[in-house]
Amino acid sequence: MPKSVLWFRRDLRLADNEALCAAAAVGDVVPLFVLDPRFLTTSGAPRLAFLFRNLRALNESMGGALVVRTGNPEEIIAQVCRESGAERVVCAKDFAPYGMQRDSAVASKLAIEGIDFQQVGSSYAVEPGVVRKGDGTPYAVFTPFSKIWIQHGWPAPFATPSVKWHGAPEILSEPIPQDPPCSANLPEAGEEAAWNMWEKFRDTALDRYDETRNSPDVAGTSMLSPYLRFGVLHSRSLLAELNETKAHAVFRSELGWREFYADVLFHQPRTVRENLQRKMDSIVVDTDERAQQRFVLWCEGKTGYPIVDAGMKQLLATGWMHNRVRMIVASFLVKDLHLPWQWGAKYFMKHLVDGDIASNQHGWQWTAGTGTDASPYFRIFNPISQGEKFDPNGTYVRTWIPELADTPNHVVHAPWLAGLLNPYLEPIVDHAAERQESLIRYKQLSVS
DNA sequence: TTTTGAGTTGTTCGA
DNA sequence: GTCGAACAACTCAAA
Repeated sequence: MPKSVLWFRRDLRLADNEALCAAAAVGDVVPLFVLDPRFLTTSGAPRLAFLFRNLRALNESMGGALVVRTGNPEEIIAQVCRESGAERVVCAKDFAPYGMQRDSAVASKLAIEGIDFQQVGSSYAVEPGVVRKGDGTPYAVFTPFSKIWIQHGWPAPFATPSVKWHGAPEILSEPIPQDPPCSANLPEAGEEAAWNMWEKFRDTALDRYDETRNSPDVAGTSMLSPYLRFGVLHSRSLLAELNETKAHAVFRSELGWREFYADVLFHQPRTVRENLQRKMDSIVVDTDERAQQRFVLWCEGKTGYPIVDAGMKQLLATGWMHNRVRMIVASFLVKDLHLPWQWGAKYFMKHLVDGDIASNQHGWQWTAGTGTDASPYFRIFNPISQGEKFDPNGTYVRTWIPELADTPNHVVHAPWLAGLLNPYLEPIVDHAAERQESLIRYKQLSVS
């Protein structure tokens, strides 16, 4: 039987997996995951632990056949092909800057070795680069992108094929690493857990998603982002279950945002670090020692603004943060502390188990006003009123900040107003003053 | 071709 | 307390 190496990357599942179908259709499959030092060295413990747990679940679902190797992908893949006698490597397409660079190096290496390299499908319903305006250029605004994206449509989920695995123990595999020390309370790994999470969300919250998705004190969001990030679920599988109601349309639209940002980053890989809008390059940001000290306080959840600090504590404790709170803490870093958005983005990528380079960097750019379809410069979140609006009873902040247990509702988002009895931190900056400072810096930009 | 209106996520101020 | 205006500049699609 001809053999194919199936190189798993961000598609750690057997269901609805186009590349798996392609590999299984022509013969035996050698399932491979390469532990790339690039990922291992930049990720925090929760992120690594979640990856390893998903690898264990995937391995189990294929009867222990998963081959795991640490090292440079191009070397390892060529090696595994030689050892297994595979004449073909199949994987899904990756559209992020590092992934594309890595895959083109792998393609060159395999071409030299005379091995066929097929990239089939991707982690998106519609591949980046496909949705375009009438004149062939990509969209820079979400709403028109989203219309065409939905119009374009996507295939029905792919049925799980029957597969003859040809992997471990015949093919040498390293053990999947032990979890790094990690006290974070992570979502359960594996396809079954992911589907359970989807069903629970679908049956309890999806029909009210448009109303409750903004409330961090309510279980109103799907919390599927970690599974989408590692491809434990495919977005196509979820889209197939949605109807035409308002609530479902809003959820579909959120999946659309993920695809929009992947498309934007694909067309402009430099925006992984740089401002999409170059005119924003000259905005004044603080990077001095005081700025660095403030950054540390932000990371540790010690800004004195409860909704900001609660979010940062939730991130460290669970590897996840509610979307509304992500916007609030990001706005605080950029507009109250005047730090480069890249600092916050990097910290998020290290700690978020759902950290997706396209969604993360462009979410940050949106808040910073440097990105596609960016937030207007004057849209500056007030951490007190955001707290009062979206966490009116203080349930969310009390969950993550025990010192606020006895602080009454009416001051729970501004506890310094409770006077000397308040056990919580004083704010590290004055929001009203820093808001003015941000507006001034933006004005300088348009003058110069 | 040109014009026009709308565009994820907000806040403050003054009437 | 409520409400509308103001806070830019640019992209896109429809008229």
